[in-house]
Amino acid sequence: MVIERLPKPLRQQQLLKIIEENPFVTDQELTRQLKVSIQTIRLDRMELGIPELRERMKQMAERSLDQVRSLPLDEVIGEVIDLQLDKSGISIFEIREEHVFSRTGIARGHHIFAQANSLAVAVINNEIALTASADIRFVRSVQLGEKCIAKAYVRSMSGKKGKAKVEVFTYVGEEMVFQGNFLIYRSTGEEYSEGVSQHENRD
Amino acid sequence: MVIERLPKPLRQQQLLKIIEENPFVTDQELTRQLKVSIQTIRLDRMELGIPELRERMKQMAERSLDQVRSLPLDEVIGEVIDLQLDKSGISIFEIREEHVFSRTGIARGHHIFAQANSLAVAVINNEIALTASADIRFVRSVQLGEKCIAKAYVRSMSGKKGKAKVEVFTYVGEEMVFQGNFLIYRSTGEEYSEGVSQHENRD
DNA sequence: CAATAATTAGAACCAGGTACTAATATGTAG
DNA sequence: CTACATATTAGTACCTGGTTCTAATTATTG
Repeated sequence: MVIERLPKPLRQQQLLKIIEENPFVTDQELTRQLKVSIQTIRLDRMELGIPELRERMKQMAERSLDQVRSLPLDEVIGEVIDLQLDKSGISIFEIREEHVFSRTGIARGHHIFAQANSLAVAVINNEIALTASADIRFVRSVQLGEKCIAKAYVRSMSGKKGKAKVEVFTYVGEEMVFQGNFLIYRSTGEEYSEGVSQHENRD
Repeated sequence: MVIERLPKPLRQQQLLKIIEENPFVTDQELTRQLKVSIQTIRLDRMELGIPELRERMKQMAERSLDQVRSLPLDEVIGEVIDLQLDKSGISIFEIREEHVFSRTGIARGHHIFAQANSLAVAVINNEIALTASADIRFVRSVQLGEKCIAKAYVRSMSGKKGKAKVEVFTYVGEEMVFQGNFLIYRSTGEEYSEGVSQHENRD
C-alpha cells in the first residue's frame, strides 16, 4: 500500500470531508488539496459514490425548490368521501410530486398529519372545532403515488361545548401508515378565547 | 414584426414563465415548447438576463447553502435563524392569508405543526431523519399576521442510528402557542425501510 | 521475483452551454 | 418599390467539468 502519499482510506476520508464542507469544489481543486492526480480523485469519488460537481449542485437546487413547493397547501387536505357527523368520516388523499422529498419520493410528514387533522376536525359537528392536542404515530413512510385513506372515529364527546376525542387511522391499501388520537375543542363560535387552539370546522 | 410565430414580447413572457415554474429546463427543451430556434431562445435569455441552466442551478444551490450555512437547512417550513446540530434550533414562520381559515383568521393546525416538525427534523444531524411519532398540544390559537417562533431542543439521543427525542415550543411574543414532543428516527440512509416514517434530513 | 493493488496518463466523447460571424426573413418608412 | 431596421436562424469554434475506456507505470507484498 501507499505510505508516502498518505494511505488511501485516509485520503478518501479527507476527500469526503472537503466536499462535505464545500460541495462546490471541483476535481481540479481537489488534486491541489490532496496532492494526487485527477484520475485518483475520480476513482475515489466513484468508490465513495460521490457524484460530480454539477450533479451535487443539481441535487441541492432541487432540495431548495422543494421548500417553495411545500408551502401552498391551504385548503382542506384530502377529499372527504363519507361523513357521519359526530361519529365517523373517511377521506382520500393521493401523494403527488409536490408532497414528497424529490430525492427519495417519501411523503412529508405534515401532509399525512394534515389529512388526518383536517378529517378529525371535519367530523365534529360544531361551528368551530379546533385541535387542542394530538398524539400521533407515523407507522411507515408513504411513497409518491400512494393513496392515503384516512378513517376517523369519534370516541367520546362532552356536551355541546367542550372536548371530543377523535381517533384517526390512515391506510395505504391494507396497511396502516399513520395513527393518531386527536383532542378537539368544540365551541359555538361566540368567542375563540384562550387555553385552546387550532382549527375550525368548514371554511 | 413577426405575426405568425407569436410576437417577441409575448414569447419572452412565456419563456420567463416556463423557466420560473421549472428552472431545470434546458434551451433544447425550450425550443420545443416555443417553436423557435435555439439561437432565439438564447437571445431571449440574454435580453431577459436569465442565466444558463447550470448557473441557475448553482445559484439555487448556493442560496440553499448559505441560508443557514452548512447543509442541514432542509425542507424546513419557516425560516431557520439558528441551528446547533443535535442540540437546538430556532425558526420563524409568519402566518399569512394562505395559512388561515378565511372566516376567523385562525391559523390551520397543520401549518403550526409543519413548522415544528420541520425544525425537529432539521436539528437532527443525520442523512435521513423521519418523524416516528409526536405528542403535541395547541396551547392557544394563532391569528393571521402573527409571527411564530419555534424553538427545538434535543432531549436525548441513542447512538448514530436509532431515535432521538426533540421537544419543540412555539411562541408568539412571550406566549407559548404550541408545544410538542417528537420522536425522530435517525438513519444513515442505506435503507428507508419499514416501521418508520416521514421526513428526512439533508440531501 | 511474480502477482496484485494503486496510481497516473491520455484520448475520445458528452451536455449545455458562450461568443461570434453571417445569412436570411420580415417589416416598415419614405 | 426600395432602403433600412429588426428578428430569426445557421454554423463554427471554444469552454467547463466532467465520464469512459485503455494502457502504462509505480509501489507493495506474498
